[in-house]
Amino acid sequence: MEFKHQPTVTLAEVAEAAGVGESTVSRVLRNHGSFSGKTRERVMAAVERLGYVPNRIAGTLASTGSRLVAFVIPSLSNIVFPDVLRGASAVLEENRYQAVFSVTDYDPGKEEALAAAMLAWRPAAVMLAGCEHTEGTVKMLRASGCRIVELLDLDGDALDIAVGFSNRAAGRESAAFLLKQGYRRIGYVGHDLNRDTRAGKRFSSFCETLDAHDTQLVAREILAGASSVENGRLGLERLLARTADLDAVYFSNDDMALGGYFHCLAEGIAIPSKLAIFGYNGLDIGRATPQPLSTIRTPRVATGQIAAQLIVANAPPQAVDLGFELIEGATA
Amino acid sequence: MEFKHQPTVTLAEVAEAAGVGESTVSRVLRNHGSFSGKTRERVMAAVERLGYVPNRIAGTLASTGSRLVAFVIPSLSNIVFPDVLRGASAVLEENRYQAVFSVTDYDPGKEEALAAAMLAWRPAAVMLAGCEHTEGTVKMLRASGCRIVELLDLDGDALDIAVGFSNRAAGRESAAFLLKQGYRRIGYVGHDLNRDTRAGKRFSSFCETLDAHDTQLVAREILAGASSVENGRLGLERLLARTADLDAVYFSNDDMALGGYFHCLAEGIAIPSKLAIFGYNGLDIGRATPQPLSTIRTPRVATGQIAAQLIVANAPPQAVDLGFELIEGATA
DNA sequence: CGGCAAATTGGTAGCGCTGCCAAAAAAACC
DNA sequence: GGTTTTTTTGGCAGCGCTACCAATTTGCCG
Repeated sequence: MEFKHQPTVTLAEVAEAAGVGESTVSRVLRNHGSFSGKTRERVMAAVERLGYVPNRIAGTLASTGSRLVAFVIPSLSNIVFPDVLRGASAVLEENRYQAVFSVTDYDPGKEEALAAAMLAWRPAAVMLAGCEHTEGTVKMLRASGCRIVELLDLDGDALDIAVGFSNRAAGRESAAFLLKQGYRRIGYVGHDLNRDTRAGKRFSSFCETLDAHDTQLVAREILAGASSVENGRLGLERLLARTADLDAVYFSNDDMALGGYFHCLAEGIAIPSKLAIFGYNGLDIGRATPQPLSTIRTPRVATGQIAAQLIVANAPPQAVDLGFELIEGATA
Repeated sequence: MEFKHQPTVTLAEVAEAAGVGESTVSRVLRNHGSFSGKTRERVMAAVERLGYVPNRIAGTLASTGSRLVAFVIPSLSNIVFPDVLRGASAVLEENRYQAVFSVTDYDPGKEEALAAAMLAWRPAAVMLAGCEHTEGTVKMLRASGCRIVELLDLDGDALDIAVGFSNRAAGRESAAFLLKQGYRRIGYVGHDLNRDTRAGKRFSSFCETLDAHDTQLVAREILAGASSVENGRLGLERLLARTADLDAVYFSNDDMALGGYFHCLAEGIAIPSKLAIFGYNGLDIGRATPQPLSTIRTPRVATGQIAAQLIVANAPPQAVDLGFELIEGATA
């Protein structure tokens, strides 16, 4: 059951049909170089008549530099990454760039393999999440000569371009906020931090900030696997079973926090008087719950947009800090 | 600030370094055709030493048929599509295919333009949402000779391959369920149905089924813009302001339904005794709310997986019905 | 109307790889 | 040892397009 491509119309056939040279057709189609209005019309007519679709594979091979942008992202389940893609894709489409992607599942080894596979397409840029990569990945990317964009994490040395914000700062501000609100018996519910290094950074900064104010994290519950509402709910349940007298819980992100929030609703635990909840990401859904979730809103779509703009503009290496916004909400 | 590609290692250089012919290197690298173990080692050593990364652009151009799969999806905000991509991407990666995508924003005109742009990459397949497309899109896709996969909607004629389920059946079963539960004063809260034709189909089948049981939809509230939790909340609030004596509300999807659910929680409206809520999609979050959401679970990830498998296997044209599952939950 | 600059055009050599074919080497056979 | 097979190999013509350059046409001036 082999699939065969139908014979395709080529630029040469269009040239023939229009009675002009190949290079002329190429110029007209790319609107590059000079040609008369008359020629243009004849070419476009032939294109229309034959139903010609330019072959970008051939075009890319012949020219220097492609218009592909490769995304190597950890996950598609975590809305963070679709959000980034969304921002980037809008900008890229406007500029006739094409996005290609693959998903690492938070596995650095897989990231390396997928990045290698991506480089085979000779993209204009490779966009990766965070700034922790294997040595092999870094070496390969450096050697490729294509632009590298690291997204969503500014706590580290950028290879080329970095766009995002500081996760450490986010952890710090979260802790500072909870302390300011008077909470002292604070717990943590998180997901697999070895894989999600950005959540790990937030957590360690969070703890350091508590320390700096002579407060210790009272208890923590780390769940295996990815973040999810279900895991958040389960995590808080377990945490409270072990340590009942907490007054606030910091979650690894909003998904987890919403799970915790639902647990409290279900169990009749008063929020925030009996227990405060704080998340991370500022998902829209957290603004529509009966009590708006206290969290940190991150510029995910903007991260994608800016990253794409810098690539389109071929900007010099730089780190762009888009910051984040603490939302007081009503759960803390 | 023009960016220049660094000189890249080519297959010819590897051949030279390994002291073999170009075609031999090509055979070894693709593990295709015959070559001795000794040759293999020498080639691999040269590849390693020079840090050679094959150029898939050139490879694709030279060979027939590419390993690109193009996704033209309506949105990345609606988790449905990232879910489909997730399922597909896992299968494609295993088979050394590469996914490329673009986002139409539910705009058929944009779909046509983006599909055209995609075809320029000569993909092995184009995957689209639903089975409603402009005439131009259909004509172009047909002429391209590449495989076409229509996802998530089986209520229509498939161009080539279709994978998903019937949205009409989903609407029908939703109505039947609510009727069976004894609800008679039923309302609807939805988002822009002209753009999201699948939601439109569910809604019209829902109404038809009510009709068939001598029940009329009592009230409806359609919000402009995309579906969101916020809009669901707002929609239900408006609906109830106009029509207070409803006993159940059908939402265009789970995002909207969750918004409605939150509204009830906030307003102290007892669920389901005072008001029942029914959604669509079966999002994980709906299973973690204090009361599990009554909804229909759709096989989104599986849709992506199966679609990708069919393409990888070059399966003949067919429609694959993956069905869906009605989750009784506790809100209806 | 000649003469020169500017605007248009066409020819063609690659881009880096694969696929085909024939040549060479190795293995098998009588 | 001489063939006949079989396995390995290398050469090279494209894939469809762009970039460069040279040729041609057009426009403009005195």
